[in-house]
Amino acid sequence: MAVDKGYMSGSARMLVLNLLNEKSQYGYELIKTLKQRSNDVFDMKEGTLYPILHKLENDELISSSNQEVSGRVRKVYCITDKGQRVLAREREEWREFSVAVNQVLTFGGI
Amino acid sequence: MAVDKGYMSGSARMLVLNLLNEKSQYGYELIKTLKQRSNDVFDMKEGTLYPILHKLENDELISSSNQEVSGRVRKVYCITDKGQRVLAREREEWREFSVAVNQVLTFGGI
DNA sequence: TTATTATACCTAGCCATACTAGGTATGTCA
DNA sequence: TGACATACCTAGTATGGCTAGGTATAATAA
Repeated sequence: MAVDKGYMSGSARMLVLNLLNEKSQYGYELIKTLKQRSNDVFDMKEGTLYPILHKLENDELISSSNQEVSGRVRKVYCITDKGQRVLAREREEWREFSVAVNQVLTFGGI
Repeated sequence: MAVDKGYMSGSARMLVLNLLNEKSQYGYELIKTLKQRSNDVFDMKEGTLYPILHKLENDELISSSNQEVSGRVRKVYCITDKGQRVLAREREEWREFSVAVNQVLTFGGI
């Protein structure tokens, strides 16, 4: 990760959910998509991703199925309706948070 | 805090440094300033702030002195030159991070 | 006067979260 | 065949904010 890992806290889940909302993907693929889409800012580690995926599935925000992709069986994840509702809330929270940070930072037109 | 506390991770330090860069303040005052400036989004706890202040002082990013404010002795914190340099870097990191998150979230003009 | 509340500072221990570092297995390519 | 990328997994670690408690002073209400 190009930025301090602390920033990831709280966002990792939302980012994963968001990517799965656009397109069902398997774990390893998510890491590459995230890296590419963020212009190499996010380099999520497997030790971060897989526990998140397992927790999301356990909470029924995503579901998984073994599918053959490019001649190989992969565990493909798909967002659920519940996951979409949670994602919408988390996106709103992110917006509120980032606006607040920028308000603090840009006081006085700095 | 109105938003999930996880988002604070990595930002709390920068926000404190940023406020002290504008104006020397004592701890309790920082909490109120932060709350006000963020329209009640940030409600930083004392158990969060004081350890941050002590760490920042230990790292020589801020310095403190006991001053009488409104007829009472308070521990007033002041940013150092080193603190200003670190703040500039952290602001840049925040910008990079938030841009990256928004890039991931708004793919396809969503 | 006394009780309550707000101010002001502090810290030990808790908990959530991302990471490190290791493991296993398969496919590709030199 | 050996090296590397792909693909998944997890135990343990480190970080960082919070909970919940403490102390002390000043202002305000009963």
